[in-house]
Amino acid sequence: MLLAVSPLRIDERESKMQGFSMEESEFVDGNMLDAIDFDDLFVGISDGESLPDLEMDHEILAQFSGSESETKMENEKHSELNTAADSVSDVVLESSGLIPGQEIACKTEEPESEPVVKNPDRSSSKKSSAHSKNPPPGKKKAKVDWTPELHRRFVQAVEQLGIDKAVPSRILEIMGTDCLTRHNIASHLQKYRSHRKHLLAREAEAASWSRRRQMYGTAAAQTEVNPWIAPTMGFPPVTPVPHHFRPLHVWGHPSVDQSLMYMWPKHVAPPHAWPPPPPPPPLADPPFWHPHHQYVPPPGTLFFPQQFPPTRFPPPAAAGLPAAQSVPHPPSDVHPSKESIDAAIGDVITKPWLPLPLGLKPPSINGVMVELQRQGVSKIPPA
DNA sequence: TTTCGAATAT
DNA sequence: GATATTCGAA
Repeated sequence: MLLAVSPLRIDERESKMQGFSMEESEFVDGNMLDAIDFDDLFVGISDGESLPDLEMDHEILAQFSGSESETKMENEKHSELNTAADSVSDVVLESSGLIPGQEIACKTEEPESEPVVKNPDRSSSKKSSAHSKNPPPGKKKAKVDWTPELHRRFVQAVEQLGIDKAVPSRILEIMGTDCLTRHNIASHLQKYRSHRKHLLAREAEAASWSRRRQMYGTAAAQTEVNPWIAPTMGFPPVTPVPHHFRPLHVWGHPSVDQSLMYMWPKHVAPPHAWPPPPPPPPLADPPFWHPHHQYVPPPGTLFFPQQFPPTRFPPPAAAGLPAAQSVPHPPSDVHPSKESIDAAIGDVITKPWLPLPLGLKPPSINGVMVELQRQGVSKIPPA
């Protein structure tokens, strides 16, 4: 069982008010540090089995700690203990090996503020009997940090059950983690479904685009109409896979071939060069729901957009010029503003970018653009 | 009584 | 925006 905690914050007032409760972080007080083998706690259980009777949930630990050593807390210890706790957290953060069946780290955040209990009687009496992992009365539960690994396990469980039969209790069962409650799962599941719904809608929209593009693209090819409007490659076939069976395209989804899931993040400025370079890795740990969280393009992959703004890139043939010279491009020192690029590209950046299979000759616009790139034309004109 | 899930709060 | 909590329904 792995458990990480946030740095200590001791609320003296609350400690006095609640004789039996402890701050969640107090389990790192000196006695607990002595009593707990953190090598076992934080390195994990390699055989994949958690100790059935050892509730390592932070709340349990807090209660346990509270009963043992609450009054022994010494203020001068806190600073160094904080340091100890921080370093322990770092160890947990670093240990993200993905061993199937292995218990996973649970990062929790300390509640931000004093809780406001609207109905103390209700919360204390009902919840204390309902679940063993209660926060002390009047204490807000620590937020669960859904780490990528946690989320991966969650998605795995959902897939295993099927999206329709995935309910919090079963998911929790399959995930086999002690640091989550059914409520945690339910909350996450709610968000998961919400995002899934949203993404399915987007996929449907993309499929619609694909169908339209196939229609018009075919017509264009037959009649030699402007090939700039609709590149005919790059879309996956519209597969008849039933939606209820399709996984959510989110970070960490085990069933998604991530090599096929390149997305251009909406908030990242579109590329100046062609082909577009992969976006820089996110600085902070982004939410796994976000597309760029899964953007891991292999080196050398060529990209082209699903659609292209024809008005910004007039067909060279229309001007009777060789393709490589007909597309205007700014002097090399021109760097269009983000706003102008956004205006020029429009929602193109919100569409999936797909890898161009090696050895496949790019059609029309892509061939031109690749050729442009080969000839050193690397910038697009400002809007 | 328990669980679920949508709505709402933090 | 992410997560917790509430609350009505099954």
